[in-house]
Amino acid sequence: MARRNDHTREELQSMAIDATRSIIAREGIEGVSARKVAQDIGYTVGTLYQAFENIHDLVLHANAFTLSEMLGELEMAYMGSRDPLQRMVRLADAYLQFANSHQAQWAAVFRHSLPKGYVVPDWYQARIDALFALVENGVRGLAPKRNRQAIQGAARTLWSGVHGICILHTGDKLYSDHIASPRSLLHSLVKHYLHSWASEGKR
Amino acid sequence: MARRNDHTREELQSMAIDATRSIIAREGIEGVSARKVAQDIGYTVGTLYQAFENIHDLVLHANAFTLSEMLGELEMAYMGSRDPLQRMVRLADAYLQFANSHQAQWAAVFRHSLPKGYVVPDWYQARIDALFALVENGVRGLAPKRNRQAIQGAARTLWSGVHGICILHTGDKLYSDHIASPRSLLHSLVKHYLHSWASEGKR
DNA sequence: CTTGAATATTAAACATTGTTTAATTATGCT
DNA sequence: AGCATAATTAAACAATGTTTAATATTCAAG
Repeated sequence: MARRNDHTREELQSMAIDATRSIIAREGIEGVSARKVAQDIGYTVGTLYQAFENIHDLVLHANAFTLSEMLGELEMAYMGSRDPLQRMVRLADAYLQFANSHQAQWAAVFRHSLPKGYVVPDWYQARIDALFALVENGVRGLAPKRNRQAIQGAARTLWSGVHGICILHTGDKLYSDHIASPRSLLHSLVKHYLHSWASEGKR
Repeated sequence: MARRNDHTREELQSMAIDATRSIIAREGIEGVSARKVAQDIGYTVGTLYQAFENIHDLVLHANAFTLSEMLGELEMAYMGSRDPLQRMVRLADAYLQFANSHQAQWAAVFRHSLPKGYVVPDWYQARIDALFALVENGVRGLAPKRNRQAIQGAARTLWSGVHGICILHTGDKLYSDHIASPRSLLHSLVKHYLHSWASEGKR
């Protein structure tokens, strides 16, 4: 085998993912192109296509990295409090915080659309599952007695809402900064939803 | 002026928008291309670029059409009930219903991203405003006494949540059909959030 | 009714995309 | 040392958005 710069296939992948992440941070996901990434790591497109199936594969790897980063911060936030409700508020805050401080990366994760027929790989889906599991655990802490189905439902409902607020905010489609900060919207959602949902279980 | 087929500039625009909508419905927004649209209406790209600034302008027009359609159905749903809470539930249902029955069009509206620096035109923003106004009115019906700021906040919070559920659902990222239907998630969100929010105002 | 100016329309070009191909170059093994 | 293997590249392909110069058509003036 002929390696020009003593770069393992794994090293190459890692370099490419790093370069992709840089481009995303700098120019957004629209700025990513195979040639640009290749040039940034000192190779040619052909080499890139030896390390990745296609451009979606590459972007998916970059996005998985972002998801892992985010998951880390969410876990920190989760651990930071023992009070169940406070924990959820912190979790939501951390989500918004991450979306805010990594706007381009975060947008890349949720705006990148796969061509139809392209199945999300397991190693990627696993990250999303871990995220939802965290939320589920948090919700369970609020109502330990309720069955799994109810908890999963509430977790998905709540987190879809949190996600929606962050999406509309980072996309500037919420444009309500003069009315209320996105953070206060988040708090409103989490507190009111969980308050009513948890009390329903106790009647 | 030389017209080949007696088509006004306005007619041309209308034809192009129709063609774009068809392509979106058939192949999704990724399937839209200037040449394809031009061919569908029997003209060349050059002519298309005489009628529209660029491809984003064209897509924006197609999406505005979708928004108007949706607004129409939401207004129908809104009128369909006098009970304030029931009205909000119907509104949310109609939103999900529309997203479901016009998946490609709906996705096109919310997945289409403008190049940075591109300002959303007024006639487009007006549609989104009208949508939010409808929700705001609905929320106001639930707590007429509360000030404008509180109502706007609740409306944005709630609708961001509704939107989040619809996004994750149509993007198949919710994958909880076996746990709970997206409709039940919606109901859970609307009822619990509004229940707690409205009661807060009465204490 | 003809001629000229204005403009709608097209064909062709450009740069940039993702992806594939054949050719080249470097490596490790026999 | 030389051969097989595999990494790397250069070049090509088709398709994208957009612009250009050329062509064709219409309208208005003479």
